Amino acid sequence: MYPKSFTIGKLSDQTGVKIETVRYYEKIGLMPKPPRSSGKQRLYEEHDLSRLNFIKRSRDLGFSLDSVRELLGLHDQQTSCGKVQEITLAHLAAVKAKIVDLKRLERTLQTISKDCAGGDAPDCPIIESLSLPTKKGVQTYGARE
Amino acid sequence: MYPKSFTIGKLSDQTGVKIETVRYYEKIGLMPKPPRSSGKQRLYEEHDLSRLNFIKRSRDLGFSLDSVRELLGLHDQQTSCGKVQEITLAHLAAVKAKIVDLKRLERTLQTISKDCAGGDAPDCPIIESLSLPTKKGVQTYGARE
DNA sequence: TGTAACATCTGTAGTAACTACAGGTTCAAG
DNA sequence: CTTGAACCTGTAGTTACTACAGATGTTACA
Repeated sequence: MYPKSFTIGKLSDQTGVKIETVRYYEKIGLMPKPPRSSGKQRLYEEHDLSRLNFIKRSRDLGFSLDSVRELLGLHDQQTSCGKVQEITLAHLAAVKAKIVDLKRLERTLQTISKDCAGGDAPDCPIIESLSLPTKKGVQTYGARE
Repeated sequence: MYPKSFTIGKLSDQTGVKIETVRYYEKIGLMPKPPRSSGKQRLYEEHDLSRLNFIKRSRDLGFSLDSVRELLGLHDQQTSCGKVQEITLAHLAAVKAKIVDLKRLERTLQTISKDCAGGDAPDCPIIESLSLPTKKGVQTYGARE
C-alpha cells in the first residue's frame, strides 16, 4: 500500500509538536480532521506531516497562529508571493522592534544591579530604583508581549 | 486632613495602570484592599501610589507577576539585598538569552525574505523555506514565550 | 433640588496558545 | 488472553490582563 498512514504519536515524534497540540490545531482548524481507524484513532499521511512542519516552523519563527493561518491559506491557494512577503516583512519589523526594546531593558537591568552590593544591606538600590515612578503616559520599556 | 485620599481613577492616572488592572492586582493580593467611601468606592493614599509604581516599573522591566510578588515581599520585610539581586540577575540572564534568540530569528527571516521577488510568482521561496522540517528534537529558534 | 454625565462598583467571560488532567478505549506484544 | 502503552473525549488551568453588562455613586450645572 503506497500511501501508508500513521498515528498521531508518530506525527508528533516526527515534527516535535506535542499530541495535545496537534489535536488543538485540529480543533481550531489549522490541521484537517483526518480519517480514523476502526477504533477511532486518527490516521495521518505524508501531507499532514508537511503541513504540521510548516506550522511548527512558522511558530518557531514567531508567527502568531493567525499569521500561520493566513500563510497556510496563501500556501493552499498557491496565491501571490507578494502577500507572503508582506506578512514576513511585517513580522521581521516586529522582531527588530522587540530586540530594541529588550536591549534597552538589558541596559536598565544592568544599571540598576551594578550598584547592589548583594549582602544584607537594608537599603537595596535595586528596590529603590524599582520604586521610581514610570514617566507619565510613557510606555517606557514596552517589554510586554 | 493631611493624608488625603483619592479614588481608583486618580491612582490609575498617576501610575498609568488601568483601573481594571488595579482591581485585578487587588484580587490576586498584590495590592491591599483599601478602605472604602460611604458608597463603597476605593480610597487610596500615597503609599498605595508608591506600591503600584513599584509594580508597574517591575512589570515594565519584564518581571513576571510572581517575581514582582517576591520582590514586594522582600521590599515589605526590608530583607536582604542579596535575594533581590539574585532575582534581578536571573531576569537579566533571561533577557540576554531572549535577545540572542530574537537575533537568530531576525537573521533567518531576513534570509528567507531576501530571495522573494514579491510578485505573483507561484513558487514562493518563503513558503518553500517554511515548509522545511525543523531539525529533529531541537528547539531551533525558541522564540516562544 | 433635579438631572445629566461621568466614575465606579461587582461579577463573569474572553484573549493566546497551549498544557494537564480524568476517566475511558484500543492496539500490539508476548 | 492479558498487560501496558498509546490513544480517545472533554474540561479546566495557565499568564496577565481586558472587556463587557448592569447596577450604583458622585459631581456639575441650571
